[in-house]
Amino acid sequence: MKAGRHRSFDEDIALGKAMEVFWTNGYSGTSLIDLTQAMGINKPSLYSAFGNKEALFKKSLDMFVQKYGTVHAKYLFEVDVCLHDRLQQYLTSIVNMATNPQLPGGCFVCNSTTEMSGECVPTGALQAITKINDSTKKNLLNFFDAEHLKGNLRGDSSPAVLASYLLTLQFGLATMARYGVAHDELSDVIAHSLTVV
Amino acid sequence: MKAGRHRSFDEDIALGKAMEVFWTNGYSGTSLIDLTQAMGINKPSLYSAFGNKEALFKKSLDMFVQKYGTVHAKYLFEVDVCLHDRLQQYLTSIVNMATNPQLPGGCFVCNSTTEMSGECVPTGALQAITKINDSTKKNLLNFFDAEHLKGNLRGDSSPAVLASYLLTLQFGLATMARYGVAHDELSDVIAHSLTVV
DNA sequence: GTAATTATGTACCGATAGGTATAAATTGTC
DNA sequence: GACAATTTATACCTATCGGTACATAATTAC
Repeated sequence: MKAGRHRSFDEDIALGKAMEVFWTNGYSGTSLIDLTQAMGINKPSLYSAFGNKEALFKKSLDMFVQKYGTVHAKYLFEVDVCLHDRLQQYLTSIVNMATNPQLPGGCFVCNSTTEMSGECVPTGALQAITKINDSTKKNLLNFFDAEHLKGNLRGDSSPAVLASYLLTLQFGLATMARYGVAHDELSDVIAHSLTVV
Repeated sequence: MKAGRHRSFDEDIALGKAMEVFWTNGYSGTSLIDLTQAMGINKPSLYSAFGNKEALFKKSLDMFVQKYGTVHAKYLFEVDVCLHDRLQQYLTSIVNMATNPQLPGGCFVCNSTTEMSGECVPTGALQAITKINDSTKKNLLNFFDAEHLKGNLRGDSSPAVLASYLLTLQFGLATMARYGVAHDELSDVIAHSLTVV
C-alpha cells in the first residue's frame, strides 16, 4: 500500500461523470466548474488525478469508446445471422445508445467530430477524435472486406463504399437522435437504409 | 436620408463573417473577440447593429439557411428528371457545400444540432435550430408525399420514412465532410445510398 | 510516535468572458 | 453654422475562465 492520504473518490466514477458532461456540452461548452460539480471533487483533486481539461477530455473519449463505442461491433460478427440482420442489429445498438434517456443523447464522438476544425479545441483533443473515427472506418472496411471474400456482398457495392456508407449512417442517426427524433422512427430509417444491403 | 453618422461597415458582409466564425467554432466556442476581429468592427458597433451574441447567432443561422440552406431544394423539383437523379443532385449539392474548401466545412445547422441539449447554448438559439430542422423535415415529407401521389415511389417505402432517411443522410454526409472525408468518396456514398430509391 | 507522503479545501492568480458607459467623430436638418 | 441624431473608439464593468500555491488533513513506513 502506498503512503499518504487516500483518494476520497472513485476515479472511474468521477471520469464517467466528466464524460457525461463533455458529451452533453462539448469541449468548449464545458467549464471546470461544470466538471468539478458533476464529479463531486474540487479542482486540485481533478488536476492531480487527471492532468488538465484537455487530458480529462481525452480520457473521457477513451472511456466512451470503451464503454459505449465498442459494444456495437459484436453484432457484426454473430454467427448464423445473415449480413443484413447483423448490420441492422449493429445500427440498432447505436440507436439504442443515442436515444437512451439515461444518457446525454446522440453520440459523444459524433458531437466531438462536428466540434473539429475550430481553434477553440486543443490540437491533442482533435487528434484523439480523428484517431477514433479513423479506427472505426478502418474496422468497417476490414469487416466488409472479409464479407466480400465470403461472398456475402451482393450487387456491385465495394467494401470501401459500404464502410463509408455505414459510417455516414452512424453519424446521421446519432445527429437525428440528438435532434430529438424518437427511437422507433430511427428503427424505420435503419430498415430502409439496409434494403440496399 | 436619416440623420447621424453613417455605418462604416456593410451589415450583410459583417453578418457573413460572423456566420463563418460560428460555423467554424460553434456557439460556445466563439468569443466576442473572435467575432469583432472577423467582422472588422468593435463591440459597441456589434451590439448596436445585431443585439447581442445570441441574436447575432440567430441572424447567422438565418443567413446560412438563406445563403447555403435553401439552394439545394431546387434540384428536388426539376422537371423531366427522374426521382433518383433529383435526389442524387440534391444530396450532391449538400456535399458540394460541406466539402467546399472556401467554407468552414460540414454544415452549420448540423454542427449546431449536435451542440443542442447543453446548458451552454441559450434557449432561443436552441429553438432556432429546432425550427430549422423541423422545417427541413416537413419540406422533405411534403416532397415525398407529392412524389407518392405521382406514383414515383417504388417498393413499400413510406414518404415519412423516406423523409427521415434523407435527413439522416444529410446529417451523416455533413459530419463526414467535417471529419475530412473527400468529395469523391461522399459521391460514392450518395450513389450507394440511393440504390434504394 | 515521528517522519515522509499523498490528498483535500480554501483562497488566489492573471486572462478572458459577455456586455456597457462615456465621450469623440460624423452626418442630415434647419 | 448650430443643433439633433447616430456611430465610433476607448476604456471600463463584473463574472467567470483554466490553472495553481499553500496550508491542513489523513495515511503508511519505519
